[in-house]
Amino acid sequence: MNIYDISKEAGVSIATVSRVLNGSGKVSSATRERVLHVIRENRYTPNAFARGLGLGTMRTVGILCSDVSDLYLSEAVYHIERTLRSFEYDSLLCCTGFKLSDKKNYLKLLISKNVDAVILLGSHYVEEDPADNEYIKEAAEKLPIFIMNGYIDGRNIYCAYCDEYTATYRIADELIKSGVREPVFLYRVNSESTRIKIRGISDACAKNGVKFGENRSVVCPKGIYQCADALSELSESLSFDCALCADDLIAVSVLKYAAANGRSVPGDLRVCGYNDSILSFSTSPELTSIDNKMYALCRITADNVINKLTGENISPKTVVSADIITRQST
Amino acid sequence: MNIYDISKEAGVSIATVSRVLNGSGKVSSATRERVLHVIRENRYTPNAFARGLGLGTMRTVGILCSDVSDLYLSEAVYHIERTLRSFEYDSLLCCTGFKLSDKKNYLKLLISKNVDAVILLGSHYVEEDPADNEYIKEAAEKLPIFIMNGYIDGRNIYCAYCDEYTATYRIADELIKSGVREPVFLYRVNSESTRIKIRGISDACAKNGVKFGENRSVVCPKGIYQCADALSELSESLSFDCALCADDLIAVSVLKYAAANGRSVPGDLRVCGYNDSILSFSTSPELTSIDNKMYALCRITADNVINKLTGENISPKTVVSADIITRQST
DNA sequence: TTGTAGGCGTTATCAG
DNA sequence: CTGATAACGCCTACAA
Repeated sequence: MNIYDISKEAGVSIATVSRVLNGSGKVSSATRERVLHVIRENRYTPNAFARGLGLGTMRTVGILCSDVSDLYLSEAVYHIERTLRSFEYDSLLCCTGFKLSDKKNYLKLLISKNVDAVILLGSHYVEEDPADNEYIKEAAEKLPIFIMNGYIDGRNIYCAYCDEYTATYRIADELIKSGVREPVFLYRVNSESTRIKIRGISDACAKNGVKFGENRSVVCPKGIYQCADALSELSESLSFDCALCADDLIAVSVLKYAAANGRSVPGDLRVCGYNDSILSFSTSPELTSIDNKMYALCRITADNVINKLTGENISPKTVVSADIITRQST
Repeated sequence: MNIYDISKEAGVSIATVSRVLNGSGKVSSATRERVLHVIRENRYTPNAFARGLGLGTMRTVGILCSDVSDLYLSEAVYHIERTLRSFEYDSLLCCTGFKLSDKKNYLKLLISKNVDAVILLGSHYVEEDPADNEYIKEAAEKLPIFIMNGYIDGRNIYCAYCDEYTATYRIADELIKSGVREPVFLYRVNSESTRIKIRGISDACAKNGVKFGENRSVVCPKGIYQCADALSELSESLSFDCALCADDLIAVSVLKYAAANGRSVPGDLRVCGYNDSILSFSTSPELTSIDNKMYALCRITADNVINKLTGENISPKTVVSADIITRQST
């Protein structure tokens, strides 16, 4: 069933059908009704490919996300998808994982699908070696690229991110002032965000004369209990009185570790999560966490996409500041 | 830059370029190399619309999901997306929310985008009134529909779901046998899954001579604390010694309520979550929960999609049984 | 207000 | 092994 069939059955030309379909041009209400009737009768829906071919767009935005099963990213996908859809844009989701080569392939794939723009969700897409970000700049020559919570400088690349440096600096500073002497930073993936957090903590320590060597930034395994076990092991060779975590889930593991090893939180061990997710107030003690304004970042990113695609001028860089949400664990 | 430009530059016809591109037909390795060279030189990528037009498919599966920010659904999206992609199928994600009219519109939208199949994620798409499911059956006339954790009988509709009735029946039965006399069931949305759980609990109560009136199935507000507050209020008019929850997040609220009201868990109040998510072992006491085999369901669903699309015969209905994961809260 | 015809970029079918 | 050429279904000048 295509536009020809409809036009035949309605006794008009395809142009007229097309006009009815798109509400463009003038069509007498009599013919409009007739055409509409035939369309409904046959439950006809236009072929999106053909339409896209002519129009050069299918109103679709590609979203690259390392892992939607991550609490933070899934919320982000949710908000961005909903916002885009309210402007009648679809979202093509790709979960890339963490390997650079995969990220590259998925980006290529999205481009070959003729998406109108690509959103990179999270700082996992900002590589440590600038040369590894070249593929993003290349892609930006073909379509606008948006990064949520990450920053890459380049033409046609638009970033909205949270000032995580200041947040981690401040929380570390506060904790040290309240007595912490042996902090550790726990993370899972060496993303740009991770590196920034380490800098923040490191600088706060340096300023306060607290030692924070490389051995105090620790990679953790994925499962809650695996992670807790790893901490038990770590504690044999390294003493710590404070765990700053790259996300709330790691902080949960720290609580498990503390419970299993008879360490009281916050008395004997301060714990700080990150992202201010539901986890941070599901535990007891509840977790001090850092709200890095994911909602705001999503909103800004989605708005930027829409504005860019409708030809408006948008700012290549928007920075939002994080909040420290103090709860029982510190 | 299109196939004509490439063919011109390589001194061959577009047919040959197309053959090189698709690895179809015979091309001498000399010409192949020449064409490939030009393609790389120009960083040419074929236009997906045009390809889709000719092929009638773009290898894309639509996913309808009420709310990806839900822990359970986001994990499901993740697994399904990854599996489909490993077979080179894209995922077009739509978050529909819970309104029937929206669900209908989104389904239509996906169909108009010529997706090859649609996956309905979660039982939110199975309405209480069968007449309200007609739109799904209609859609199934155009393309195969897959339901993850829900069941609708119909041609070209394929369902994989978990036997939640037995799981809730058993847990309720066990709890009653261990002394529970005044259970309540807490949920958020009246989905098919919710209704099944209520039946399971209700039947177990009936069998054991425990009263379980309609007032014992209670709708809860969304936020953790709002929900806990609602429970405090509820407890003034209704006494309960056990809270069976439709998901783990609600169970977390119950723990908050218990802590705030000096009720000990499990001594004074048993709590049971649902979905066996990370939340269930983030709390203390850890939550008894029901593992409804989301991973397995996703795998089955995705495999079904692939098999169906490659023309194989698949079963219209696959049932998996749930596990009760007993932890400290009961 | 309506119709005709050309173009969008592929793939696929025939000839050669 | 290679090249013309006809689909694929829609949109949109341009004509009428």
